[in-house]
Amino acid sequence: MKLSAYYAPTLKEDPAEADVVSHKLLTRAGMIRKLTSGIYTFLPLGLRALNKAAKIVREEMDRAGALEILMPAVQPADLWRETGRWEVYGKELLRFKDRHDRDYCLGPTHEEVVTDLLRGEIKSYRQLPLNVYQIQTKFRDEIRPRFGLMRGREFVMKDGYSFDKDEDGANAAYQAMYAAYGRIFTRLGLEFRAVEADSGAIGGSFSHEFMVLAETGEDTIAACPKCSYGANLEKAQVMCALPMASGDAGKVEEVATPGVKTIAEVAAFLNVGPEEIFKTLLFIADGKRVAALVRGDRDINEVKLKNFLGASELALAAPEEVEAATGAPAGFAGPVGLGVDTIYADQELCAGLEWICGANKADTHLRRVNLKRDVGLTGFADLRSVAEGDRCPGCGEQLTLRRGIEVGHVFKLGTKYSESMKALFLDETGVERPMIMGCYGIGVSRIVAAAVEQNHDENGILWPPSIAPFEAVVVDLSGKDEAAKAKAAEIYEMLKTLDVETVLDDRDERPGSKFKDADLMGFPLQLVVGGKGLSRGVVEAKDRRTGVKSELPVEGFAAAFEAWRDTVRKGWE
RNA sequence: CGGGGCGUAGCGCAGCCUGGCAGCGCACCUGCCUUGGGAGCAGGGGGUCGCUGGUUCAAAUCCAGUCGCCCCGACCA
Repeated sequence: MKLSAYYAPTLKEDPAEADVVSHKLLTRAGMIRKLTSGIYTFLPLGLRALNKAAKIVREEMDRAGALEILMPAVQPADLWRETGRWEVYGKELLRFKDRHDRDYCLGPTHEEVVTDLLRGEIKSYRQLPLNVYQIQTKFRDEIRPRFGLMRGREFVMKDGYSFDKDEDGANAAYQAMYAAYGRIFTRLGLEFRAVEADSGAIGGSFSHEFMVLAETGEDTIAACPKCSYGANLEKAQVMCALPMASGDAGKVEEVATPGVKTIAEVAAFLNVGPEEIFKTLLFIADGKRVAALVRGDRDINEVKLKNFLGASELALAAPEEVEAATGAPAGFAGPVGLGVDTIYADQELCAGLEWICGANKADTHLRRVNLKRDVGLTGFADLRSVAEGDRCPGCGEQLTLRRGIEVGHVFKLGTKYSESMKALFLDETGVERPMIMGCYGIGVSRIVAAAVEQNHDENGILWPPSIAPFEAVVVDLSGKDEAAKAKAAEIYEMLKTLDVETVLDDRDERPGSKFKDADLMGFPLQLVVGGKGLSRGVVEAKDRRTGVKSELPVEGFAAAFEAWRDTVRKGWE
């Protein structure tokens, strides 16, 4: 492809609206343009990167035995009413009516459609298992789209669904997809981690997220540097082997703490560490008040609490609610004499003999509170989030916290949809059963953004060769030197015959602009053809990732190029 | 949903407070010159100042409404 006849409008300045580096660079490099909030057009270069990512996803899905289909983006409301999600899904589901006043939505996911597709056809265990997927544009009306392609409203997603006759089959399908995902992200050249994820109401450990590691990730994950353990912070288990405190605690005593509300303030005021205090958090779980106690230096994990309680709705109580329950303004809640039936303490509180906490009385805290003696505890549980330095549940090593971009999610669904939508088959014994489902998503357009987040420098993008829009750029610096121009064209043609996807920068631009654009667009291999090199019989080559420059002889160029390319590719592995 | 900010040429911005010719840089067009890390000179084209209404002799500027975009927050005692 010749850049002189291409469309890749680059920008010298960062777009004002962009906040994260992938958004800035993809826009500046002429790869995407925003149409409206959270909705983007892919320009030729951006589309090439997107298509390359999709191709790898497709190849590995096919290899794993999944069958590609393409379902409609527009879905009728009736299907969603069958599973109850029309009412439950909320405002993320973009709804509209057709001319006959019938309800429709733009598909944010396709469980209903795919289940409907198969329920009429699959009637026998002999027709199972089945695994279908599609790569398609999805729409989710996010509360607040942000970060460019990372959290858009319209995005390209690979969504796959497996159907099995029994648990063993469903588990095998899950494992097959897990393995395929590993291959996909490895081939994409991304540094990633598969982590255990919260599986919500369905339970079990059958949910993994695939996270691309990047500082700007929206999720926090706990990863073990030694073994393969990794988990989303929402889910990561806290290892606690602390013994129950024994001995006699001193007498409970009130302390006046006027206007001292936060843990930091209490710690400073009483001159103690935050780990000697616990906080009392009031929640409303399915309409009932629940109190949770965690150490002052810890963070409550609402997902853990919700799962532990088996609640379907959980929210922190509003300040008025706190006042009603404790009889004191927010900031002074405590479990002693608290008018709440259910009080759980984080497991590590068992090790403390005497605690400081709120007194349920304005401007007052309590000292020397003993949980066993003074509090009507319902029990202990793992309620806090993992923190830096906690031990790995797998091997005992200290965990590190890292940021990740969720690019894939594998999930065992069970029979939630097959039951409500009557996707039933007859098993070997003639018994009618619902199919066991799994669903598997990959954010294809998000992969493009994640790749840039993970691979860039101050000059632009560093595309992994696997998804670079073109692998090589030939920068033609010939100017008016016709012989040099011919040489640049010749090199370009030669690369094409070597099956290297190449772009020739033959634009009538000054050298500086061409170098800047080549760096910005991030092609892994840069070849500079100009009078300076040609006079010495060489083409200059730059590895975009490392910046290392080499010289390739014009005589015997093909062999020298291939050797150089292989070393650059190796550097990416 | 709550709070904040911003809408002026393709992009980035100034002008608005204190009403009076619509500007700057980049990009674009023409010419000269230049050609190895976003050159220089000269000339030029391009904007219903988001939209609607109001105040005024006069509105980008003041007022009201409305639409759009961006950021933060949505309760950690």
